[in-house]
Amino acid sequence: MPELPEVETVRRQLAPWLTGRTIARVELLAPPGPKYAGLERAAGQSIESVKRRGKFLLMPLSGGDELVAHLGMTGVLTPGGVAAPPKHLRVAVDLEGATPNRLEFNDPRRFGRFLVVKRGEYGALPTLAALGPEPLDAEFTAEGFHAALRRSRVAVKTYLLSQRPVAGVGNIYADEALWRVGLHPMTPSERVKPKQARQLLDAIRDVLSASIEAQGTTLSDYRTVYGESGDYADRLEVYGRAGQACHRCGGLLEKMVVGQRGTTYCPDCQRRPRA
DNA sequence: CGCATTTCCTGGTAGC
DNA sequence: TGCTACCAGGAAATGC
Repeated sequence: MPELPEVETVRRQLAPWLTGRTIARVELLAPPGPKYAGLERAAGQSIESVKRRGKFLLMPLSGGDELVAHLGMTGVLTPGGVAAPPKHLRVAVDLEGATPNRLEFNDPRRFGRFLVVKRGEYGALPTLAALGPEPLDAEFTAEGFHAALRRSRVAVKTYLLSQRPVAGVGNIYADEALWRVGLHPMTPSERVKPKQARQLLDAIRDVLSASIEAQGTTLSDYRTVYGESGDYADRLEVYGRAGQACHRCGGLLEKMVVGQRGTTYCPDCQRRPRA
């Protein structure tokens, strides 16, 4: 499922194609709703850049608006016209000028979003409005991360998934990072020590960076703009490996539910802190 | 405001 | 083969 590395991979591929292009029209094929708001305003505006914040793709438009895309669980952005329209085509953006001149948003489960807002006005996107710092931003310090983690009593994994202490970490990379530093997913966020926060931020950075290099993790739906799979799935240490051996201690990895989300961890390497 | 719970949605799969 | 039941989960909505 698309998390920061997958979205960054898509951004890097979209940017050279879409930057400077003018939108001729936008076609909404999904049932209208807040997930696809404002699309009629995009026509006539040009795309100034293709940015990313956490798992959100942000495309400032020349007329003062902003195109915001979130891939959700199953969203895929590809050039249209090169193949038959995908089965679950939700939005198509026609561009002026040379081919490829059509961006298609395919999203079987419709958990994704593709909408136009006034630039920087994220009232309809509360998670984006309250998004934590970019984990790969050098100005984001371990001290700042620790201070953020101290603001909540919920399980540290749940708090990471909220996108508030740090942007872009989803279910896969949360499990991977917590395993790397030996933190139990149910550890209350406020109880994470300064040293552990530093180690956790380092682990998040290492895992995300390595996955970006591999063009992300493809388990089922995720593909790059050009249809490639991401290669990081082969390097996952815990996600999807419940019942298999921990690569550090040799014990069996277990699956549990934390904050309504499937969570794989090593009961030996990730000890639950005593209450 | 914080936090827990429910909702959205379809493809894949287990079980019969 | 064909049916039902259930699972996966990011973010928003809802309910304290």
